[in-house]
Amino acid sequence: MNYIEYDDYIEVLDTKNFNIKQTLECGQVFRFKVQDFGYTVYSLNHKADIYCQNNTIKIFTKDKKYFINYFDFCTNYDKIKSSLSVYHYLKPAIEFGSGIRILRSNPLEMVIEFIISQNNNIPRIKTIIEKICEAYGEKIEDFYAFPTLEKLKSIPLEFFKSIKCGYRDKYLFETIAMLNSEVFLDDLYDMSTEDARKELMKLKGVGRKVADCILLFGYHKTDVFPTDTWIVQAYNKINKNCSNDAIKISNYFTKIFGELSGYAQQYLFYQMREN
DNA sequence: GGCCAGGAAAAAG
DNA sequence: CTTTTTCATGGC
Repeated sequence: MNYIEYDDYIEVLDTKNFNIKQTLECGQVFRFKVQDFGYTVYSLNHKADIYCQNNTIKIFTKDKKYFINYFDFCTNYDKIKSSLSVYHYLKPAIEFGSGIRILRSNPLEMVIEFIISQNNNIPRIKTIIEKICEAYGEKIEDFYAFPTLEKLKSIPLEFFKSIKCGYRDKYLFETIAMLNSEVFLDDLYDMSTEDARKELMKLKGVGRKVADCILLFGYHKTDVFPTDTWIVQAYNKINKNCSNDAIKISNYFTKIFGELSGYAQQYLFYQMREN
């Protein structure tokens, strides 16, 4: 076991494969806060405070079961990292982001948040998401939950305009209307990655890149390689024949890494962002 | 298939 | 202070 469960917290034992900063700041989630004790992370209607002090990591939460799943404790990261280390250009990225974990987020939350994230900067993405939660999420103790689909369906287009989503306001409004009428997110768990991607791309504002983020972070389908501007840069550093075609680059990497593509992408992305 | 508008704000110059 | 970039997509 790589963790111990206590009454009101979880202690992480396998600390070399768990770094909360790397995990939260490698671009897979937006609802978290830096604290003096560590980080607070919010997922759906759950909250966890992660305390990091002298080599001990403690996760304080009322929803231990939820976060044991969320932090992907059932995955063997030693095995993944040693498998990926055979690729020489990945080795420094794996060492740099050795505590990254791929979180198991909620698909609906990922759909909304990654539509907002497109061609956008992280501080603004976080502000927009916070405003949606504050206005339409259930108030729980000292925070607001991510709104349920029913609540999201009550949001007028004007609200998305007023919180300055920019051109993404229509995407959000139209996508929410399509959910549980044209596209059923619950059906995607049992689909092949390819079929699930096709379903997601029916949604307004969801193209290949956003779909792949939802597949990886919402459905833990790790045979995808979300390719954004940073990954395009990484590709052009690794390869001499430069390309700007994100879909071709994504397909190139998934062919190499297969089921470990998502992990490889996170290591590369984090290294590119931080250096 | 390639090009570019649409929005706002962070980041860079 | 002004310009460029920002975890892209849809429509022409």
